Amino acid sequence: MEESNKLLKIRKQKIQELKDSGVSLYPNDFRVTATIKELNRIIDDNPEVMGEDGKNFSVAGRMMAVNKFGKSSFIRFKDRTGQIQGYLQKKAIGDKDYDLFKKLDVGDFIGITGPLFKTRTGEKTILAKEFRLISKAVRALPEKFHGIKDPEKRYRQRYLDLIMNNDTKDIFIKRSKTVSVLRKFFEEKGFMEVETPMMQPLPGGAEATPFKTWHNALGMELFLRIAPELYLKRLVVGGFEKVFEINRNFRNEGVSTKHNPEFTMVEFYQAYANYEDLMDLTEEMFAHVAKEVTGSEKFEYQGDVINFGGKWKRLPMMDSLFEIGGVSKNILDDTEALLAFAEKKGITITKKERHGKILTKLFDSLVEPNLIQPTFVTGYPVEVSPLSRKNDDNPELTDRFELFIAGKEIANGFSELNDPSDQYDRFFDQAAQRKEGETEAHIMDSDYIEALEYGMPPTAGEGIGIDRLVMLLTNSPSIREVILFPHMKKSS
RNA sequence: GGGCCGUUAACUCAGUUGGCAGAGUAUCUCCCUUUUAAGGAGAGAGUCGUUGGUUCGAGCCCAACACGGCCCA
Repeated sequence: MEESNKLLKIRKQKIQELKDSGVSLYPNDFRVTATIKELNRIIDDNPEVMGEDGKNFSVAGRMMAVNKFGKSSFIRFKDRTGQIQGYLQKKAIGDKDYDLFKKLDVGDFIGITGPLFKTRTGEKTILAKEFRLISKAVRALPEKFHGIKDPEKRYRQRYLDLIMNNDTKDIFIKRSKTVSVLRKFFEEKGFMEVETPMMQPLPGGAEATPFKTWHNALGMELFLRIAPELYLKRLVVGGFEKVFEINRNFRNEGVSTKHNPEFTMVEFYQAYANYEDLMDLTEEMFAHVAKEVTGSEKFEYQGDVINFGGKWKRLPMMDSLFEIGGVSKNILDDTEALLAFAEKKGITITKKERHGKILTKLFDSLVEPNLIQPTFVTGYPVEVSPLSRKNDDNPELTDRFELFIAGKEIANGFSELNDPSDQYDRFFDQAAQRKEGETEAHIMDSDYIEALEYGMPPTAGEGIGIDRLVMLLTNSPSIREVILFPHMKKSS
């Protein structure tokens, strides 16, 4: 508590005076009969109930502004559904309650019972016949006009951001809606929602550094999952042919405008489908979500109009490198020439990277930022795709795609590798990469191999980054804007 | 990890060449029964992120550190 804060001292003294006069500061017996949104709608649609002798409503909310005029006052207050004005008259609510009101502050929760009317300027208003204090605020809210802007304060004290900034509130309403729409979409397509371990003895399904933790009773090290993938595919082995999971993944890496250590993905698997089926499904899904959340398949993102409608471009990764990345076609197979090209472009490629890795890094730097409209990039090198099925015509490549929108990777999907011996070889190769210093390479998961040995139907799977999708749908430049409580260092 | 920028009242922000710490909002007292960032009169409010250094004198110059933002890796 900042006891040195003078405003806080004054406020606490006032609160003590209220207590001493017998006012209940935190009663819990006020019952609302309508939300503010409902009141506003009633005034629009049923003006016949308005007027001093009209129907009474009980409504509650947080006071956001007060205009006092001696013996009467206007207040603006809001609940989760909206904002409305209240009109308080000394003669209507009585001396005692009016005196109480005069001692209250912006930020307090109040309850009003009374009829509805419009002021002479047309403002929708509830006339107080009864007035109650419902919950007292000790601290003053930020200033009403400028609100709260300091990003550090907004993230650390998100509740203030949500109270003061309607735009922030809208982002999280849209986020909730996005998850809800996605869930319904999958359910309607016959997918079943499942929950798989967030704490795993072997972290797999992605290339990332995990968080470690410890289970006391079992006496074992566990890892916060970096992906649910290998568990979801065990479920496909088990006969759940269409599954999805919406949940958090954890990756022990730096934060940026695109990265938060914990982030939400929807991952889903469909038996008897391939990666091309999933691209079709993704187009349908995104158009649907955008329509439900923003009202249109087209929306603005940071100066670009993004269009989720129609069929999206499908661009083989190799083609993208020379079409967009400016890599000449004839050096794509030449590791040395690629390295020289990378150096010329100022792209640092550490150690002796393998060919597929070099291609991927060139792609990340030269192509990815330029993919603004939804684009499926297909055919990733087998070296960087250890869980994907090899392409039947070109075993150097996999039947995999990544989806890019507004220069960001949004989704990753592929035909699943269901040949246990090939999967064993891939893990074996990953282990070799690990020895070469690739700390994020996969770990041999023999338990998963065993599951595959019981047989998995041909399957396609995909993961979609929900945070990044919400960034697009809410025109947010940073992932922190779409995460309620983004991770921050301890404040000093 | 590197570069740049920021941190001043509860909030949003000014602060001149290094010379008494400022404004608006909020708060407190008073007036006011249809306001809309209401209005009018008055008052109070600060560890200038932290720690050092330079200087007669530092919000300002220098260094280190902390936290945050943007960009890069």
